[in-house]
Amino acid sequence: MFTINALSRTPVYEQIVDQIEKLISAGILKEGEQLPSVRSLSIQISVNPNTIQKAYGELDSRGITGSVPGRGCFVMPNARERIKSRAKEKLSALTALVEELLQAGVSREDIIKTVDSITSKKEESK
Amino acid sequence: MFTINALSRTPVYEQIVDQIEKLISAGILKEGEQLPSVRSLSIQISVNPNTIQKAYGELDSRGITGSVPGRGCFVMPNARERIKSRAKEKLSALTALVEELLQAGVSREDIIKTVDSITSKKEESK
DNA sequence: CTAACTGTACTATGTGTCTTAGTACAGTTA
DNA sequence: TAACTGTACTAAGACACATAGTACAGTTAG
Repeated sequence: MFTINALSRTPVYEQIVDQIEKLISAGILKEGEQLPSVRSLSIQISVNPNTIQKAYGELDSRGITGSVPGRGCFVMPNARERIKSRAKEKLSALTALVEELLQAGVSREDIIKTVDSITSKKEESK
Repeated sequence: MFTINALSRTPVYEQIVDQIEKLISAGILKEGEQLPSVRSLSIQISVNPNTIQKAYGELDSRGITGSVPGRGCFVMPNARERIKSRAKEKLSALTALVEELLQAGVSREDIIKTVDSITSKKEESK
């Protein structure tokens, strides 16, 4: 269920945060549902419990999940909406990347062609 | 001429590499031209000479520049083409980012609109 | 030739982040 | 009561990044 790349430059706890957000966005983890416990998940993916705790803490602070001592960590009711609005802010990253490609001499055609091919691909699976 | 963000997660030497590549792509640093010396640039942007050396070494290994002991570091004749082909490989990063946004629930319209607005803006300054 | 420059190669040190390890405490629940 | 839950610590190690200082060899202008 989780894939951790220990060699990546992005920290493990951040990889966990990203993947949980994706699971929620995809509807695999439903709102209100309980996440694996800190300890069980740490064993499952061979990572220290502290690292999981850090990931859950980050999700909590984003309002994606809510942790209750003694009970567990649960997906918040409006989690998907929060993730979506966070992602919308990431459109600036898209802007930066496209500008970088343009400045490096990549043609508009190549860029637009790439974006179109993905967005249309996703259209089919609708 | 150089702007270093010491707080960024991307290493200083990498920021230098990026900015030099941009200067070359933009035609400000021309092919065959000599870059500032390791020591002078280190003073100019208040960074350790070793950090500059690491940046120049990276550029050398990419074939963007060529360093000659005793003479200096020079922009290679085919530098712009090398940068462009490297950037083309980065189209996969664009793919990944767009897919991430889609999965997070951002609409195709928002994505395409963002890309179009940038590419058309650059069209004007042609 | 000399002096001042060039890149390069080291060692040593400090720092910050990430991760692991271990322990402990309080709340929840079957 | 026992086994679970999240949480909060301290301590230690690993690693990349950056700084500091020194040294060497090649180049070049005077």
